[in-house]
Amino acid sequence: MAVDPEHVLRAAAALLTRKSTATMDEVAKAAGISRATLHRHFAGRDALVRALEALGIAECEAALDVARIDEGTASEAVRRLVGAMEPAAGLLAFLYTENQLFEGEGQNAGWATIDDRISGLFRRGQLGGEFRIDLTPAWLTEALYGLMASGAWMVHSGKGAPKDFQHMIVELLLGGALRREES
Amino acid sequence: MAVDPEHVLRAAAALLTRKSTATMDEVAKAAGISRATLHRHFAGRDALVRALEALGIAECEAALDVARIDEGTASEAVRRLVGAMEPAAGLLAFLYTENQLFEGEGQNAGWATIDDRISGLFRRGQLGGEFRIDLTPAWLTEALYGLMASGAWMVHSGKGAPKDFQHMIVELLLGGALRREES
DNA sequence: CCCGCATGAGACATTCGTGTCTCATATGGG
DNA sequence: CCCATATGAGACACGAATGTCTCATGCGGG
Repeated sequence: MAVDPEHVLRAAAALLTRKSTATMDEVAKAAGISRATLHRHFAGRDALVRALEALGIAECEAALDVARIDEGTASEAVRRLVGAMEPAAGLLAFLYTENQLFEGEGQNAGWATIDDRISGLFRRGQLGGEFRIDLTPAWLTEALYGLMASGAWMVHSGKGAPKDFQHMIVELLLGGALRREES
Repeated sequence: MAVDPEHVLRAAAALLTRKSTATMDEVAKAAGISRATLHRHFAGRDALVRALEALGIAECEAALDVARIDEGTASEAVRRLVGAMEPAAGLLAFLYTENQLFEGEGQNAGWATIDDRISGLFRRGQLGGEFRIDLTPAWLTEALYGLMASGAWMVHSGKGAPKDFQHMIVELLLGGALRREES
């Protein structure tokens, strides 16, 4: 009887990841509940998206924790981070595009914290002489988001294998396309 | 008196780039014409988006031509290509996210041609020993799109300067974040 | 100069998604 | 066993955007 809001959120995330314009009715069906019940738990579509945003933020924070981004080389930390964020990549891609509509209105403050942590990781790599300094941490962070969205879309569209997700993103982000003398 | 459809498309592109959910009425106002006239030139929102897609494809093709991607090293060609595509980056970002809704329905065939040309450029770089071969041309192409979208969004949100657009994208795409011995 | 034609303004119906409501039902605890 | 409570189904009104229509206007060409 008791509907598990967590389960509803997961179903909504899975659906909206594939079809970002899904209606409340479709979300309800995907979660296996009626539209009325969905509306009882989430006041409206806004509330649902906000909840999904909170979920995405929580998963990002968890990924940042589990990846232990302060340990080891920055490169290894980035690799662990991408691997830890992979399960949430689809949701992140949805929220990433969804946020662009808010035109700077009420941006959830949680993102700033995450941006800071990731930027901090890149900055640590720069200070340690590991990363180049002509690309700002802010841009590297943004590029990480963009590449994860591209990777998620590629896997979702079947153009890429899930097992290559982490490798593709990390290798491109860190090493770039150019061939290097020593690998 | 005569409304220039090209001008209308440009205005629509400029608006939808910033606000992808703009209504037909807003588009009409942005183009300086009435909604009725807008509707006379473009049967509906779908037709408008299709026309914008055609415009984006045409601009991509033009950029590919002007960048002369078959000349010089692949790296230089990529740099020229990104520079040539920069003016269209906003429109491309809009179409990039818009296309994900079509879920493989009627995907304009023009994109395949463009994908092939860009993929071919990356493949040329690989065959010439210039680019690494463990990242597929398809992924490099997708990553280029993603990075251009991220770059466009960064410039649009004021977090980055337009003058850094080309440098940020090309340097990250080709060289990656890792610091290299010789610069 | 005058007529044709594209445009602007607005009314109108339609569709779609949303939000709210009611009522029947079943489930689970006391 | 009985009642409280949550759920499902569906009706309903509302708003927004769309697509179509009519009519007046004004510019431009013949």
